[in-house]
Amino acid sequence: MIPTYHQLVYAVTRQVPKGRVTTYGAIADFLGLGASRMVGWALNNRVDDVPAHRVVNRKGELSGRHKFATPTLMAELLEYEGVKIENDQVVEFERLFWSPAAELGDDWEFPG
DNA sequence: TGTTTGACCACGG
DNA sequence: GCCGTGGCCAAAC
Repeated sequence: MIPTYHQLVYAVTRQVPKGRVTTYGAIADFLGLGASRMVGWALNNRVDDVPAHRVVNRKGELSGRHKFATPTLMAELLEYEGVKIENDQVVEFERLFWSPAAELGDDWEFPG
């Protein structure tokens, strides 16, 4: 079957290691979609298996925190994984940034 | 079936 | 360096 946009986003998001973060744009670019907005939209359908809290915007801000059970849950989950959050923003975001294109490679494909 | 809406990003002023 | 605007594409209405 042809994976939908959500499934691609979910699959990539699941690859994000604990304690690391990535951006909507990075995922969109990796998938060759060009529409980073869709990544956020897809994660809006928050699925339990997907660590959506590891996805932030290009500034490292927790722009999607309000879509969690509580607005602070996203920060709490990240801090629990060792990612410090300050003022709704990932501390040392550039250092913790995880690039799917660099880590998975261009030949990565949707599993299943 | 056409319009509106997004957890965004890049660019120009 | 901040603010406004356009563009991107798929789902919901």
